[in-house]
Amino acid sequence: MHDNKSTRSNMDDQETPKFTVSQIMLLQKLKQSGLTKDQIIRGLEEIEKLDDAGLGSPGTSVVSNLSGIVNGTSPSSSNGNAPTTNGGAQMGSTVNHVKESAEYQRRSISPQSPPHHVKLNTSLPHHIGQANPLMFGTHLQNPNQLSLLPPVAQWPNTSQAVAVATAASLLQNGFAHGTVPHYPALLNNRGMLRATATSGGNGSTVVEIDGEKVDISEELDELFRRDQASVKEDIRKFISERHISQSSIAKATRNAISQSYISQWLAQPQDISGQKKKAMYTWYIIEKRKPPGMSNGMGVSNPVVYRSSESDQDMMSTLLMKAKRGARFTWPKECLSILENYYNANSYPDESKREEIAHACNSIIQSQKPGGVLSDLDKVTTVKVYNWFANRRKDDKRRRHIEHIEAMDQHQSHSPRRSSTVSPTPSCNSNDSHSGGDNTPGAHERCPPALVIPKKEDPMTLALEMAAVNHSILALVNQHNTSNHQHHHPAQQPSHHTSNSTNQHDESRDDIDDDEMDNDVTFDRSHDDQPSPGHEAAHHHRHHRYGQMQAERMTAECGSYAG
Amino acid sequence: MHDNKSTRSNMDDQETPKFTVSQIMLLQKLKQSGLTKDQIIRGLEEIEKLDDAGLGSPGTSVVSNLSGIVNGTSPSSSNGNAPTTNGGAQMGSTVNHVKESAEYQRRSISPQSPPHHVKLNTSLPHHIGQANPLMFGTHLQNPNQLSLLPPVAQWPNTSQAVAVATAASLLQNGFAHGTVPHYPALLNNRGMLRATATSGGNGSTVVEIDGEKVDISEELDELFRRDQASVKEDIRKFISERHISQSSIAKATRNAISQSYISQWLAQPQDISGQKKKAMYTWYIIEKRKPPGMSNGMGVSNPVVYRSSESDQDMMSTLLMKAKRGARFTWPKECLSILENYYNANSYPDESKREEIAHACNSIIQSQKPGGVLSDLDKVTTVKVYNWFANRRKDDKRRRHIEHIEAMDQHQSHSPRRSSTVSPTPSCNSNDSHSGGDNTPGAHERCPPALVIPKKEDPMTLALEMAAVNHSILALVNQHNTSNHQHHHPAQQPSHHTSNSTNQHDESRDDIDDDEMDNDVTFDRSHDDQPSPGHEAAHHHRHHRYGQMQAERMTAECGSYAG
DNA sequence: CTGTTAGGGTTAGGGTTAG
DNA sequence: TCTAACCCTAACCCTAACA
Repeated sequence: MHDNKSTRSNMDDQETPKFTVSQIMLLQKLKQSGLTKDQIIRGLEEIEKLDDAGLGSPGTSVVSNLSGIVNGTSPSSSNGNAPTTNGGAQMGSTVNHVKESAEYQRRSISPQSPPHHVKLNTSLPHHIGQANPLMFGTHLQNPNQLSLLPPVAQWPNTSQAVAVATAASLLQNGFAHGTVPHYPALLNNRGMLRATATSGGNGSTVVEIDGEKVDISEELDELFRRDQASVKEDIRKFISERHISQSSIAKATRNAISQSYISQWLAQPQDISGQKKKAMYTWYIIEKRKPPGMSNGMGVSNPVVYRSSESDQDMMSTLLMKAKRGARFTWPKECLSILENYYNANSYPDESKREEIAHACNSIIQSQKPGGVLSDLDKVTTVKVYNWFANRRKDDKRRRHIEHIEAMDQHQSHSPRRSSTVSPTPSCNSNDSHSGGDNTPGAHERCPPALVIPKKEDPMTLALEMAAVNHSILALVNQHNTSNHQHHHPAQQPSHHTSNSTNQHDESRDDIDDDEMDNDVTFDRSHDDQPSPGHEAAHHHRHHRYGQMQAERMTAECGSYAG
Repeated sequence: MHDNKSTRSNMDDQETPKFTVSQIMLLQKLKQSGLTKDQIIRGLEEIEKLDDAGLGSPGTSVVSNLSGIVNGTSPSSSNGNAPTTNGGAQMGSTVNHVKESAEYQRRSISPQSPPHHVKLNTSLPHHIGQANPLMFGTHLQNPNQLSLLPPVAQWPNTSQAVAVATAASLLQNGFAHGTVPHYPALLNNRGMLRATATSGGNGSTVVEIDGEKVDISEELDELFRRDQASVKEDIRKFISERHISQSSIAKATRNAISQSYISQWLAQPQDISGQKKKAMYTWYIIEKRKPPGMSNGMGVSNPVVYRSSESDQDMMSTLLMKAKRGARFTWPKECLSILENYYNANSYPDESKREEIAHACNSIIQSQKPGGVLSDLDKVTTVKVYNWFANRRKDDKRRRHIEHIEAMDQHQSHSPRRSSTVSPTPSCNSNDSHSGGDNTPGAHERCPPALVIPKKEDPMTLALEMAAVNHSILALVNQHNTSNHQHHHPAQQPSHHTSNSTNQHDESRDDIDDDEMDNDVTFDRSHDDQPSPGHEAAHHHRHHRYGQMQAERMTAECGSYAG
């Protein structure tokens, strides 16, 4: 029900409806999950049944009425979107979030957000996508664009908005080369929306080849529909036959995919994020059309857009990355000491060394564990060892950094007292930032930090805060000196290209499953605003270095009030 | 392989096949994307067609042949555990964690259970594995003993009870697991009875450490005699240095002092009642006697990472102190339902989704609260939403664990399906419901029912798992089980019930992953394993780099088909 | 030019602290 | 007691540098 209706009509006529890339991916996944068509169908029926019935959104009667209503509907409860609330509101007008939305927008866009990373230039209103957004159009920045959209829908708007926005961003970023101003770029997923013009949903992907604009959406979809591995193989062959270099591809796609990534992708069985994949496929399609002879031409010349919006990608990409969920391995203490020892000796063990380490750990574990069999989860592998070292190095660096900053901050240092008994922690080495490459100290030099950190005793607050500060923050700090913008890493060297290239995708991903697409963007970190409670207790600021989210909070706290 | 075959047959018969959560989500998403059943079907056909045709992908191809459908199917399924990869299998280990189970969906907001918990014996050996000793016996088996105890006691009682209970349990079973249950229970005041709360009270206080009875009265007096603030400071340091968690202390004292209280006491300058203080001091004295190495407070707590330390004191204490959080936010009920709904649909909302949720919540709150302005404390932010989801997932997992354990424990007692117990459950789609218990089988992964689960879990594994369980859980567990405490699960009964045994933790989750499969299931952790290092030496692994490693993982997963 | 990988980013599982 | 909010860190993503 719901919306498809309209869509449906178009589609039904056709033999094969047009699917958006996202939809295709979903289908593939379903199939891969082992379901048969019949099962899937049944499942759909079930869902419909449930949807119709109830939805359940409980309590909150407040808004919940979306039930019928709006087209939206849909997602209905079951789905996830919380239905509740919003849907109805919107249409029903019940609640007016105008104000909020405005606010919302502000937030999302990036108000004050600290500029840390350069990466995203775009800050678009991301997330728009969801189905029920309470927010709808509001975020669009360019009203005019909105006008282009079919009034009809709200939702649609949403997605449409995304598309537009995306395009805009592309332009803005410079990518677009004039191409396609408004074509929404890819995605649009949620087809739901109705499709609007495109019916099938995906926005069309148009590229410019030799001056002509060509819609390659179908081909793109086709590739997405196929077995990804085989597509990859085809591409691999294509590249090989035409002697196209990876770097030229990277260049052609305007670095939507880096050469190294291409190399990895081709070599490994793994899949890549939707965004990159799309860029790759787009490139492939275009290139394939060219006469073999000229091919290779890619060099820079093609202005194609490749870089798509991020919007849809994220969805897909997102899907991909999820592999992290699941039970987590934990290093046994015994192993940690082993690791520490090795680390002290050399923080960059090579594969053989890693195997040695892994073996050592397994032996110990085994010996302690009578039962024998190490489960897969517990078994120490070289990969785990590798990860440990990598994380350890980062941690060290972070720590060093923090100290450094603290030191800076409060000049007043007082005598060093640092090293504690226990940990061997190497921190020291290069005292300064930069780490770079040199550390490989063979013999590890552990230096006692002379510099040290006063910490704690003084007004703790400062120290504390810093302590927790995370890289990003650090970046901020640094940046603060200079202008702002660019430079995230402190020391890094400036690569010229970086700038624009940098961003790119920003990221994003994140999303998790599902859902709809949404977004992209960046995440900028502006999100949250955090409230800051302040209050009595005072400041509690936490410091986190961890995820961005948390980081955000911090900034917010620190930034504003904190006090 | 595996996979649905059998299941399928059943399913077909049934009206609705059983789906894994992921599958359900995929279906929902598809629907949400606006596709109709027919369209979906068509899409599937298309895909199949394409796959069949095109496939060819050589080596790397990832299974594309799903066409065959049925069996072949899912990659995921294949991986079910496939890890194997290394031919190794030898050990026979193979653990199959098949996880997943659609069932976990239900969750309850918080059943608040009535008074039934018997908290007493709750503690489970966390961390078992290591040599760590401190686990007390936990479940009392004999009711009679319980009967001896005064119901909730006051101090004296409490401790008394504790002592008895502990002792009893120790004697009685001492949790085997190889280790010895030695930790004496801490407070065992024999004479204590009268210790009364008074200050330094002490009758002779005798505790049992490693089987020996020791009178610590003097030490206790000494502590009471000293400046309380300094004692507190010492304890604080002690705890910090040894990385002992407050909760473990609470557990050790058998809740003579709750974790929360400890937290407060340590943080605030205020003093506490004699009873609690005594319990605390007693604990301290005993613990202090132990060699630093062992104890470690109790398992679980962190593995003491040596490294971090840096200045233990500084940092640690600092960190500890700083915590001070401000006033605490509480989720309004209305919001909880919204959250639940979203959660059911997707337990891993991305930033945009979180914003949406936050926004929805704020709207509701706002609407209910005429007053207007949400204070910052009350305002729902994405961070709060994020935290809620994170906590929620954990809670779910915990809950699932418990159930699992229970199921295991009492093999038969009743069929597993019951599970739920609580939860008002928001319904959701559960298709499940029916049947059974085992619904688990999501389609694919679940292998042939017949074969049951190989699983194997040795006690250790289990133990480890258990370890993860949090204290709260323990309480729950107890409540139910009275029966035996054994937890080994090794045995699974072959009966058709497989279900229960099967999954362990399922995990499952929704993610949808990408292609890789994973998903649901699977993921199992098996991935990693793999190395096959078999021979250490030789080989040419030159350097494997991360990528390669990853590749390995993949292969492992894909294993089968890959190649 | 390509394969590798160090390192910058993140996400999310398992615990802990504190209102 | 319950649980919001954190911390810690394993495992992954991606790209710039390298070799």
